[in-house]
Amino acid sequence: MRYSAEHKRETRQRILQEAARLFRERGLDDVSVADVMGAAGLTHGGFYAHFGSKEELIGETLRAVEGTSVARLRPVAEQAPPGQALPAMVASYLSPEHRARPARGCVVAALGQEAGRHSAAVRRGMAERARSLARTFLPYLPVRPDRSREEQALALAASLVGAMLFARLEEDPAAAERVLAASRRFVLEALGAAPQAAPAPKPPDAPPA
Amino acid sequence: MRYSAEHKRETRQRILQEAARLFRERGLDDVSVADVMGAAGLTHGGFYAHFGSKEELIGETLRAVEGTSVARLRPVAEQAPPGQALPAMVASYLSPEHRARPARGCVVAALGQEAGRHSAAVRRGMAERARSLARTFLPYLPVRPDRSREEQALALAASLVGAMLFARLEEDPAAAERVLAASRRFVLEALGAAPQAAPAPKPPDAPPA
DNA sequence: TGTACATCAGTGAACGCGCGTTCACTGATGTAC
DNA sequence: TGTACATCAGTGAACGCGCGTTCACTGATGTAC
Repeated sequence: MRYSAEHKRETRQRILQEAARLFRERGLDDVSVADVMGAAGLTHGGFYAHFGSKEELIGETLRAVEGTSVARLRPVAEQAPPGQALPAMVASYLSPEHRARPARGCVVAALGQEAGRHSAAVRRGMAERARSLARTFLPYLPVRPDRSREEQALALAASLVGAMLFARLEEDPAAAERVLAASRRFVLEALGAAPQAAPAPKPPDAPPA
Repeated sequence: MRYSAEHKRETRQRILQEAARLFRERGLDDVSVADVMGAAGLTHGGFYAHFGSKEELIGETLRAVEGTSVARLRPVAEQAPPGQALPAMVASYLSPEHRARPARGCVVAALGQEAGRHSAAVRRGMAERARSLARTFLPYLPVRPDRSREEQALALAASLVGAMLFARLEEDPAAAERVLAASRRFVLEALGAAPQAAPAPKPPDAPPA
């Protein structure tokens, strides 16, 4: 069955899409090459016509999901009321829907830790996805004399990833939502964009309990 | 070789300590039962005299590291200058040393995502470790009318875990330190405890660059 | 106190299994003439 | 335009390997008498 070059490209894309979904859902180690190929409607033997190894597939998968966070969050920002872009993006990332569907969500929140322990290429790919998530917030961040927007963006992205990790550890959806809500307020406060921005808080001084 | 009950308890503890170290270093799936037993100076067959399965070992390992974050962070808080407990704890958690040594560091920052995809018992165990990390900060958090300390603690802990995840994805130590520094400022700002806000207290003992 | 027996943590070979990868083969389609 | 051949994505059996787990066995020590 000889196929056109376009057919091969389409098949490769289908494999990458299924890999991206399965890896985020079950983790890098618990998804086999046969699982991915089966999900793409193929048998496992054909895998090596497209990729040199499973490790290479993982690396290519991370490249394939490039642009996902921008594609998801930019419209949210642009459709938000004036001045509400940042809260809207944070609410979108830290939403119950995102928490419930890792398979379609942020790859850093799903696989960041595992990827850090894989090959250098995979770790670098994940680092780039993390920076890319941060860059998505860049245009919407406040300009401040004491902080660069780049550093605010990195810290914000990291906080969001950690919050999603925490929320997904809670099995009770209500408990998970409390975590998400707490983090939504927390990060907006850090950015000086808290919706209910109130009078100056009391300094942190509590003695050990 | 019949041994005393105390000998068995000690052996079990040694297995758990090595498991805690290896799992954090290499991940749950890439450490075999034989690896753990070997590190404890035993052969793999004896494993089942102590644990029913590898999954049970993982669960017990999460119980065994209980109290670790309190043991590490409480002294830091108590030895900090008045009013600087929180910045000191944050600096300690988000230190280059912690970033460089996952094997001896926070289990949530090392294994949180993987654990969420394991058995219900393991996920619950990890959720408890996450809540435990949050509780460590509880006594030192500011009392505020609009936020409970519990929610501040959860959001803070989640942000710290996310920041460590991001920092560990960067291979360049300087880039990693930028991420850590950005997150240190970010979370303290969210808590209304930013070091360079107001009557300039010196930043928490900055760890060696 | 001394002796016989029971215990069981630990050993190391063996098990079945699923994995990543390889390979001989297929056959529809592209290409050369 | 028609025909012969080459290509190569995809198939499915097979490979070696490491894994979690099992098991018959060991032998130092605890226990019973």
